[in-house]
Amino acid sequence: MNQEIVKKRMSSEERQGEIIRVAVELAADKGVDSVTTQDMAEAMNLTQGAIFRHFATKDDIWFAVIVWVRERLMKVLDKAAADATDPLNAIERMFFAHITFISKHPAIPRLLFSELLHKKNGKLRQLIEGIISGYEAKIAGLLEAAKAQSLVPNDLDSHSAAILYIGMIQGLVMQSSIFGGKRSLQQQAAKTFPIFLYGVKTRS
Amino acid sequence: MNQEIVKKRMSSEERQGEIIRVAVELAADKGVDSVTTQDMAEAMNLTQGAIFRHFATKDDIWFAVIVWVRERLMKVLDKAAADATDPLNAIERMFFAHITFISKHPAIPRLLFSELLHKKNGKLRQLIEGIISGYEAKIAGLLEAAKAQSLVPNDLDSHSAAILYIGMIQGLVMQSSIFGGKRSLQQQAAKTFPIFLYGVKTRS
DNA sequence: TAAGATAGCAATCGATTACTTACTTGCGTA
DNA sequence: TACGCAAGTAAGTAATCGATTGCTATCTTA
Repeated sequence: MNQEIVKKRMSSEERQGEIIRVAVELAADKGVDSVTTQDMAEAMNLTQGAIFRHFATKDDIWFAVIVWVRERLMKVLDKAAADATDPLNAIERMFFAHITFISKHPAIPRLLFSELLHKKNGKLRQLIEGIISGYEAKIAGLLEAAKAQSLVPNDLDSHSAAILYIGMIQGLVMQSSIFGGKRSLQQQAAKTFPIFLYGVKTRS
Repeated sequence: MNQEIVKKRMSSEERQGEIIRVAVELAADKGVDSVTTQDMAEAMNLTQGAIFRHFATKDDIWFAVIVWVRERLMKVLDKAAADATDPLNAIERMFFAHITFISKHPAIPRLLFSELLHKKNGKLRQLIEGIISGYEAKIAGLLEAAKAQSLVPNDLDSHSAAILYIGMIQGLVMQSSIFGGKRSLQQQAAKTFPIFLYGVKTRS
């Protein structure tokens, strides 16, 4: 009952998509910077050299991966925010949408916060910077909107609160990556968010 | 006016200390996992092979580095907490002591949260786990003490708040590592901590 | 001061890495 | 169906990595 490996010739576009998918998968298991092109090739029953038919350099692969992550993440976050009743509720929905997204793709925080990518100057770093600062700005913007509705105090520093928000996600990810699994992440997130919210809200 | 490089034979103990020092330095510049034994050797005017007179493996170097960091950090934190007036004040003092410590040694968060160290199972991961969970427990313990003094509400989840605390530090470090410098870290920390505190405190 | 101990050097090893090249094979299309 | 292009293969390259080895030079100490 041998599992017949169907060797199929794929178009470069298809293959690029599969490389990205496999790269994300492997990064979740072994960490970003220890994923080799050999690993990727093996994971998709291909020779290592074949990968370079579809990407000029390995960095280009990671660049494409980050772009893929950005699109998926932004879509999820926008969708979550769309259903919100008020700015604070939007932040809450985005938070849990983000946590759920991370649960499904454990490699993502490792990608965005990985050392390798951060240090290299160039397109990769610039791309990641853009994602993070854009995210931060979005949260800060929602907090400003919340101010206008007196949901949060006027003297709240939106930028600092946004940093705390992102740090909260980082902390949760790290804690679950070290100690628990997926369930732990969701449960812990549900218990941690109220504390953040409490620190931001106007006291009634 | 050539700078005379004093080539001095050092005892293995002395040399170990210098290797640790140099490793921390280099990790701050290039990121932990791209520091090679060759880099270390060059930074201390030594041949690469000589390093292995003092450490059996490269992992042993990082292990020693983490131990060094733990001792220094714990000393700083304990000293900060000792002068505190109450548990919440202890947390505040520890926070700013930690931020100051990081300002002086930018490599430290990179070490504790680096991918390389996290993934490898074994002594390194165990050591780092111990540091983080110990830190978390210390914060949670202070929060429990604060509960007894009604400084924080009884229904506060200390563990979750401790995660938020550590995440806050991570977020600040990441943000300053991407955007600003040391001054930015200190200033931003001063603006962010009150939000955390506000989320934890009993409402008067 | 002689001798043992050991830090350091120069060279090199084997493994691994991203990337290249010459050749082969399969697929769309005219 | 035949042909041309592109995907895939197999082998190889240069560079880099951690680690080892045989030897030398220096320090300690009896």
